[in-house]
Parts: sequence; C-alpha cells; structure tokens
Amino acid sequence: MSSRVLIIEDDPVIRRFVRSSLETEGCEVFEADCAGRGLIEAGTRQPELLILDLGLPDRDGLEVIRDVRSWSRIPIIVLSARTQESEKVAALDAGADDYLVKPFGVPELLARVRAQVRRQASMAVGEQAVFGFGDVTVDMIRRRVTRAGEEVHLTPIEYRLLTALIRGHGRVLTHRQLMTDAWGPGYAERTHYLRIYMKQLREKLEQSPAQPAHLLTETGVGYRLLS
Amino acid sequence: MSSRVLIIEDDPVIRRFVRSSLETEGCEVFEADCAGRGLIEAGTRQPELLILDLGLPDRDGLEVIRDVRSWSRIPIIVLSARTQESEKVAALDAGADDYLVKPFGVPELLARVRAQVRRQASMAVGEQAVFGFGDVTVDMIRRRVTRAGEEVHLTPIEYRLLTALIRGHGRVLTHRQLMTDAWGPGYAERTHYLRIYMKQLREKLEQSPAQPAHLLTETGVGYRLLS
DNA sequence: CAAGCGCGTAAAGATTGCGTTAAGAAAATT
DNA sequence: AATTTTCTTAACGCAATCTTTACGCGCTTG
Repeated sequence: MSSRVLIIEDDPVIRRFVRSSLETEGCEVFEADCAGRGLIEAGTRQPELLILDLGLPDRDGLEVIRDVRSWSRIPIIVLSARTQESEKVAALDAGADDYLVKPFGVPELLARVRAQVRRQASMAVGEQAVFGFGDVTVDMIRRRVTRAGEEVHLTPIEYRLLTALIRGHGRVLTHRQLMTDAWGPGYAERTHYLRIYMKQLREKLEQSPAQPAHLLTETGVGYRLLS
Repeated sequence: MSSRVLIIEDDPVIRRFVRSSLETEGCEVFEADCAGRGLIEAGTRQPELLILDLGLPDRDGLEVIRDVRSWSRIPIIVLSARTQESEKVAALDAGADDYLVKPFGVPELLARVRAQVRRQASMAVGEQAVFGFGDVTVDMIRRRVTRAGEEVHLTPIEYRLLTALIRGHGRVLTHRQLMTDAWGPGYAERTHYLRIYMKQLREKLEQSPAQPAHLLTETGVGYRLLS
C-alpha cells in the first residue's frame, strides 16, 4: 500500500496500536495527539489519508473535519467511541468518508484504509473497461462496440444481451438466465427471442455467422461466449 | 443530492424501504433482485452509486463486486446481515467502498450514501477549459462557443446540454442523465425536450444537421458526442 | 422412417422512439 | 408596457426497434 497516513488520536495506546498495524502494511505513518497539532501535521506532511479520533481534548472532531475539508479532499476515516447514529451522520456530513466505532478490529480498519486509498488512487487515471474476442472490442463505459476498428451499431437489447454473455464469458448461460438478464423477469419463457437476437449478434460480430467461432450454441441449455 | 442509484437486493421489503428513503433525498433509483439482472442494469443504467446486498440468490455478492470493478469505479456500498469481520474485509478488498451491517439505520445509510456521492463528485474529471469537435470550439470558462471562428449564440439550456454532452464525450449518455444534467432533477421523464434541443444544437453546430457527424443519436438509449 | 424437438432463418406486423414543425406561455429585455 | 428571446407543449410522419408468425433443417427417439 505504502501510503502516507496521519493519525490524530489522543489515546497513546490506540495510536501506537494503529500505527504499528499500518506500518506492517507498508504505510508511512505520522501522529498527532490533539486537533491543533493534527491540523499542522496535515498541512505539512501532506498525507494521503487521515485517521481521526472524534474525542480530542482541545477541539471537537467535527471542526477538524470541516477545517481539513476547507482545503483538502484527502480521505478521512473517523474513529469514535460514540455509537449514536446522529454522531455518525454528523461526521459523515461534515466531510468524513468513513466512520468506525470503537472498539474496532484491526483487520477491518486496515481493509477500510485500503478501500479509501485504492479509491483515491484509482481516481487519478482514467482507464477503460474493454472486453475483446476475435476482432471485436466492447467498451463497457463508452457503450461502444467495434469490429476490426469499425464501429458496429447494436440495438439496446442486442447490447444488453452481449454484455450478459460477456459477464459470463467462458461459462454456459442458460436461456432463462439470458432472458431475464437482457429482457427482464417475466420474459424468461420466451426463449425464442434469443435465437433471433443471437443471429443478429452473429451477423454483426462473427466472421462467418453460420459457423460462429465465439457466440456458441449449447444445444438444450443456452449460449456461451468464447473469447 | 439527485444521484442515480442502483439497488441490488433480493428482499423486496428492504428494497422498497431503501428506495423510498433515497427518493425522498431526491435520488433516481433503479432496482434489481438478483446478481445477473443487477449487473446488466449497472451496465446500461449508468448509476452513480451501487447499493449491494451480499446475500443474493443467484450469485455470491463478492463476485458481483469484482465484476463491476472490472469495468467501473462507481462507489459500492455493501449491505449485509453478516457481522463477521472477515466478511467485511473480503467485501472491502474485493472493491467495495463501504460496508453496512443489517439492521441499519436509514439516517446512517443516507449519510454514507451522501459521503460516497460527494466524494465521487469532487473527484469529477479534470475539466479542461476548451473543448473542440469538428470546426466547433467550446470555451467553458468564458462560456463561448465558436464555429469556424464565428461566435455561435446558445440559449442557457442549449449550453448546459452541450456541456453535459462534452463532460461525457465519447460515452453514450442516457436521456435521463442528460435531462437531469441540463434541466435538473424532476425533469428526468420529459425526454422529448431533448429531441427539440438536440435539433437546435445540430442546427447551430453541425455541418449537415440532418446527417449529424458529432451529435449522435443512440436510439433507445440517449445521445453521444463524438469529437 | 416418421414424428417431435430445438435451432436457425426470414419476413411481415406492431410498437416505440425520433425528427420536425409550429404555436402558445413564460421570462427577460427594452 | 411592448418587444424580443427563450422555454414548453402539442401534433404528425417516418424510421428504428421489437414482436409475432412461418418455415426449413438436422438431430434424436419411438
């Protein structure tokens, strides 16, 4: 993980405890035992994650959240002994990203830290989700399908059917499964539609639609997409 | 808040319950009662947040998380009756952003939804100042649109619609998405406005408005700006 | 070998969605 | 207050899409 994490927590036991857990994960950890010091550390150390105790001696935790949020968007995970729902709501609405009630398990804390860091990191770059088979490319984000570079137009149902097949690629998907996925529940019995739409997909995507290489029939069961 | 939220949950009671809570917050809500259908909805509805029950009938919730994560980064909030820490860790590490144990309080759920949506929004794509397609230039800062050097006058809604298309250029944007972006929530259903305003934009920006090269129709789905 | 089943293919009908026009209502400008 | 601009509503024809119907082929089975 190797992130820079700042802990603002007045209880030295918990602080050291959380610190060592994070360090075994490969994080670089900074500490502060009160709000004033914490805000300074946050400004100078430029951490990528903030773990904040709400019950600080010098100032209310909510103030700290608002202060940090006025100049930064780093993820904030709140630790607190207060279990009241209103406390959670207040902290989250003040700008916290997660709220963990004490006592908490270290594995859960670490998992939540990982989740926040991962998210932060993944925001940085714009990747794209594309699935390919043969000379076909399916861009799930742009909702675009190309064949040999040329864009292929699919109708709404054709597209939904294709994505259903992609999600289970390799596996055999039953008629009913595909029908409810692409058409919705209540259409499960009209499996005849599948034959019509599979033909259209083959026509648009297969090299020789009569001898499909990827959109395969599993007689008596359903269909399967081979990538 | 006005976000598009997809709920994948097999228990119809909880589903309706969560749905109405979200709707009073101004969200547009979609539902699915199983994993297969949920994944299709996620791919075609383009929600901004996913609320996922781990105990689905047809597939394991973790699989759903991984599947979605393979092509999307939308925030995922997991609901589950399982309180075991290992379950939480597994879900978070699979790609979930938050984990809420049933039974949960609605205010807390809503606060966590707000936190996720807020974060998502603040991360929003590094907006570039000027965008161009064909012989058209759009300066988002000066709010100026030119075509072949000549300034083009756009009405407020025309401009908002255009910038909504630009924000998702390349992607297919659904009718509802464009409506809420350009008109605001509450107008999601009046998709026929789009036809009128798309015509006006084409008239003002396309070389041959009847055969648009950039402002494309995706029948049954929405529109797309090709740069 | 004939009957039945599942699948592929084709084409016509029904439905939905889109483009287009025009005119009235509301808002902004003068 | 008058005028212009912009937004909303309604209506209609056409195109895209979905659904229905029909038929032929190959395979299995009695």
